[in-house]
Amino acid sequence: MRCSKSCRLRWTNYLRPGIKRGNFTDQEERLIIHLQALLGNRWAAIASYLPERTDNDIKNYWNTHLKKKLKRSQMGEEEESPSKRPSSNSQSMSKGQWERRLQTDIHMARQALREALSLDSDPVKANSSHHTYLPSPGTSSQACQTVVSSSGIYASNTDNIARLLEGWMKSKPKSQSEQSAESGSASTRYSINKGVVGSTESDSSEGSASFKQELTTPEISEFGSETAQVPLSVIENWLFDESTVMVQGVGLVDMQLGDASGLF
DNA sequence: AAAAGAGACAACCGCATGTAC
DNA sequence: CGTACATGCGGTTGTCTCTTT
Repeated sequence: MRCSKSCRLRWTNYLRPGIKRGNFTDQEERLIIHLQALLGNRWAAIASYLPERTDNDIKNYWNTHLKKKLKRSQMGEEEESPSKRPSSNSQSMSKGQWERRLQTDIHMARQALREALSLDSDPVKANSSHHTYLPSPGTSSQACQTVVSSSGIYASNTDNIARLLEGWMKSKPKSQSEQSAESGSASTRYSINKGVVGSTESDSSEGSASFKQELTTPEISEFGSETAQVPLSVIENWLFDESTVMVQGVGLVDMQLGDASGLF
């Protein structure tokens, strides 16, 4: 009574070994919130950042838990101090200030996107049929291969990708002083064209071409000098920075629909 | 104890795209 | 080149469980 499609889905979302079930951790939760703000409802892309979670799982968790949670927290904020919300406020924060802040957020989002969507050459590419959006900490393709080979024959491509992130995820966000101390170090940087794992053939042919072009536009470079290399801590910080969550409702989401047209 | 309601999550559906023949 | 089938994805629905009345 089951079609192949139904069986595949059952395997992918439920039976496949290595799937983590049960409660989401705080870290996972925050990561989902940030990534949702950045990527929208692209659950498969979001899932590639969460080890052992399926896109279906994340989608369900978002719909049943996080949506309500965010709504509640936003309502609470409004009641507590409505003037703090930039969307409803033009007095406490000047337009210029707000625009600068928004621009910073957009810049951060763009950097993250460039990182995430760089789909250039990588040895693990052949192992992935998923669209994967992950920076590869440490930039070691050798390390990537090691992880992939140890992930087991049943592991999906998404799993492979997700596990590559594990180390990155687990490394706790560094303090400002640590970041500044490390920011100049080559070991904490990674090339956006080398540090990304996995893509389909079509991705690497079309996707990377368009993004390479995007990277060289003057529009991007106006935000800073680092167009080719980005400190990992920037994205890491952004993902775990509570303050970016506070503005996601009006900042990043709006940016995606409006100003972000240039990104795609 | 039973009915009603709410929440959680697995499963289904439709669409787009990729691939083999 | 066309067709059938497989795959990936996001939105939605169905069903089970738990809580409340």
